Amino acid sequence: MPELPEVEAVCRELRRQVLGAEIARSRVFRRSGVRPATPALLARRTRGRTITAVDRRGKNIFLHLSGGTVLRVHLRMTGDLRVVGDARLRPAATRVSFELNDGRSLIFEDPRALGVLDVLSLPEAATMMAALGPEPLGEEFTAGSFVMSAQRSRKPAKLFLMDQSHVAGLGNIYAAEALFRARVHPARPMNRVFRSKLVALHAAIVEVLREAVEAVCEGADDFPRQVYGREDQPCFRCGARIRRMPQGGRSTYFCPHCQKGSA
DNA sequence: AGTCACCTGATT
DNA sequence: AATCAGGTGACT
Repeated sequence: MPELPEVEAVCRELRRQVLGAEIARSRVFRRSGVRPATPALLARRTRGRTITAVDRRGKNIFLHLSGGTVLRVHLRMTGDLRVVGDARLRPAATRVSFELNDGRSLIFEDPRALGVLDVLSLPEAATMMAALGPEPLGEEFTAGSFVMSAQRSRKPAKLFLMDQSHVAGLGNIYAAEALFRARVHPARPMNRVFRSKLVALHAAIVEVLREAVEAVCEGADDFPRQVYGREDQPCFRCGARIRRMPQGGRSTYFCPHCQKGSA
């Protein structure tokens, strides 16, 4: 489920729940995507450590542990990271669990098993963060910097937005929604989008993510979408049929009337 | 720059 | 049975 807003909601909940808690024991139920690769090594690097901070960068969750290590989790498509009151309440799709010293458990759940959990040193965490583009809801993400990076890329607009090195945190849904709001065609090469459109797109990204973070963190289950998942339904703005087209092996939804100029 | 592989479950 | 899924890295 998670793009930036959903990951942000997970982080806020974790901050409420696990700051200051100590990891007493870890258990690995599915090893793929987990590092260190052996349960014994994972245990060695986490046991007895306290969770001192919860950070989000793009769609990555960083749990800072005492002693200078970082537990990093990427939920990918179907992951979730949450606390259960008791180890016996662990869901069937649990991949890794961390029992806390107060009896609760921190659960990394992921039925599709595409998610990633690893233990990093501080320098490794820093390297990983440095590879990501600016936080769209942070100060560094200015219209100017966005326009500059956009003009250096010939990528189709939607693929550009989903490339985490340009902006961190957009996925298939919010990329499509931002493009619709700014009326940019998803296939338009990024360096051929007019500057005024790029400025509008920058604003649309910030706006759609702000709204979604607020909605998702309030517990609203689904954020109202204008295009995503609405193939063949009428555009809310002009009434034209929303279309779906493949891009980079996945579905892009857009309004062919509002978002013109594919080439 | 485009396609595929990683996995499993829900839906048609 | 086939297709689709809100992600990403590793291939050609």
